[in-house]
Amino acid sequence: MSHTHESTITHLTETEIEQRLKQHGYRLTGPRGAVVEAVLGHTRPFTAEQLVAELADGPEAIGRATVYRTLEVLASVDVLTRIVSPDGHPSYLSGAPGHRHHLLCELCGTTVTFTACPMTDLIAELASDTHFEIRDHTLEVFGICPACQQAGRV
Amino acid sequence: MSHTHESTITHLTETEIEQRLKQHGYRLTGPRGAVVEAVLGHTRPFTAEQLVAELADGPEAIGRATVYRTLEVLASVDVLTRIVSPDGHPSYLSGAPGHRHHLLCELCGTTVTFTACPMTDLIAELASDTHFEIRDHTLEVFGICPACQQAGRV
DNA sequence: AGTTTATTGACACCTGGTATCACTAGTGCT
DNA sequence: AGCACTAGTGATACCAGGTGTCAATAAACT
Ligand SMILES: [Mn+2]
Ligand SMILES: [Mn+2]
Ligand SMILES: [Zn+2]
Ligand SMILES: [Zn+2]
Repeated sequence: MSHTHESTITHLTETEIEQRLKQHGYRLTGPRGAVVEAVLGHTRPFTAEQLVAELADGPEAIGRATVYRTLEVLASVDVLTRIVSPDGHPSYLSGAPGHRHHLLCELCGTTVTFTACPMTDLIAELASDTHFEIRDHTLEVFGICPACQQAGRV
Repeated sequence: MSHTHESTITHLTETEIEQRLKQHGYRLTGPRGAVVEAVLGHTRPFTAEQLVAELADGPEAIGRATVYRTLEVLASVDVLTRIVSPDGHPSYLSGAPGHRHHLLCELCGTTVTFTACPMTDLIAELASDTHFEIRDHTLEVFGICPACQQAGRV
């Protein structure tokens, strides 16, 4: 496998995440813990509404607003990445802090994360050509994973 | 300016667009024409709701559903590009058919379109490494244009 | 002109998300 | 342990953006 990508994700434990929240001045509450636990239960991208549904069933009955707020907090503390797909629907991916890009299977959600940003050269070139001050970029790749190809799900 | 990008956009006239619609089996209706005219009035990205508002005022009073439907049709016929920004809000850009990427000013919406896709190499590499069948990708770049920098709007 | 069929738009509906605000519960201090 | 302070919670109402329905309309074809 080349240097431009990797699928290993930093697997944070619940307590590590809660440490990190505390370090950023956030309190350690019951509902927050429940959301973190639910988030860790996902290895594939999930939507906010999915999490809302899961947690509405659970024993603690976490409210809608809390789920959305907590996702925002977790993203701001870099234990969660928010990916907006081309159709405009955002989903979340746990355990991926920092600047990353992804290759996602359109059928099963399997995700390959790549850490090396292939955009650095292009960005430098664009900046010097257009005199824009470049601040941000989006780059996500979509396709069908080997397993889904095999299964004839293609 | 290098070969990787360009700001020239194919400027289609109203009649050319309507020809194109007809070629794809769409009828040439009054409301459709009004939407096309309104779209051509924009050189910068605009939202669907903006267009709905503009056309609600106009003499023809085009309905909400029609505007959305027509945007979809125009995008499918490649006279319009739909861009989803990182916050998930879609906007439309006229006169940009085909596979393109954009550099957008976050303040004034000035857009530089680049036609050469910088992703082709990366995609080939990703495909051979991961055995994904790669189908699609998003790539948009955001920043501040020279004019906005000058104006101290930064 | 008449027939066919795509298109229209009013309307109701929906999903995903936010603002409000009285209440609850962590946290730090003593 | 008790208290004060403030962050966090969640019910509720609300909102934006967008979609489905369906009877009425108007292109297109003959
Ligand atoms: Mn990057
Ligand atoms: Mn491309
Ligand atoms: Zn798959
Ligand atoms: Zn600008």
